[in-house]
Amino acid sequence: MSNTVSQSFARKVEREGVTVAEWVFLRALYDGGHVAPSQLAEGMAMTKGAISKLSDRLLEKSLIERRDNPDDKRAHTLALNQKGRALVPRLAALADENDEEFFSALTLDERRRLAQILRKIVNERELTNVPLD
Amino acid sequence: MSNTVSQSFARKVEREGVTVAEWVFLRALYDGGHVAPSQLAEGMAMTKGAISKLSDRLLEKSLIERRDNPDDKRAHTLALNQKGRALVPRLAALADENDEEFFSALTLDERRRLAQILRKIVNERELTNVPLD
DNA sequence: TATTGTTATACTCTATAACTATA
DNA sequence: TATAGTTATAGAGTATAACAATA
Repeated sequence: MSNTVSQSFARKVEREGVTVAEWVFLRALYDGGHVAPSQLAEGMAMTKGAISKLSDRLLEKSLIERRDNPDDKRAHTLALNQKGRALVPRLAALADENDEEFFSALTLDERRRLAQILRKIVNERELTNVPLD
Repeated sequence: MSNTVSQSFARKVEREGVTVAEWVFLRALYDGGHVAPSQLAEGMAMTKGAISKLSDRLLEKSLIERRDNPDDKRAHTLALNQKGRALVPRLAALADENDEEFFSALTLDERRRLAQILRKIVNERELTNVPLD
């Protein structure tokens, strides 16, 4: 089922010219302001190489901008540009629309219960899976 | 969350030398006996090309066998061989193990409720999404 | 030396479309 | 012509590992 939901979402964001992975990336920047690639890699649980490739594509699509770090010439930060900042809410709306498409079958009570159950699993995970650092 | 669950499963089946896509393929054959690639494509909602590539890999791994159709020289069927038939239950056990790892946080009642809620969404979908044929 | 990022390489997943052999 | 499968091509997603520049 989750595959169906996410494929449906993929088709929707594709119409806005981005992939799901790119959406996740943009979403992370929307919260973060100027963020170093290494931070993104950690936050998104991906390798530096993967982040590098993704950011290349988003730079090409003119959705993000990079800024050099004057204190450390190896480093730089990434942030949404105007176009990217404008896009994120549109993509978020598509996410809501997609959720609605599937979860509208449920009553409010069922939705609440579902969220509660899933949250319980996530919480349990966080306790069990002690970070490896 | 579903990504986490499925990545965890991916790591498990990888230890048995197969990918998740291959597991799905093998699972489909476990039910089906000798099946034509075109049937698999339809059943798994994939293109013929994708099925062809996957079956190539599974043939190389000696998990399935193909049999020519004497009545139609274009056609053939695919089936699990002995090794493949032996593997499927092991993979199914890994799937159970994986589920347990995540859903053991829930009480029996919560699991039942979760299943019920998800089933409701799926049922609704089946009504909404009339097949395109 | 250690760290930040990039690049090279590789593999899976999957699609589309052209193609071959047969029907 | 139509159908069953294969193959060619392509792009996303992601990893590992080697590398360059800088600290």
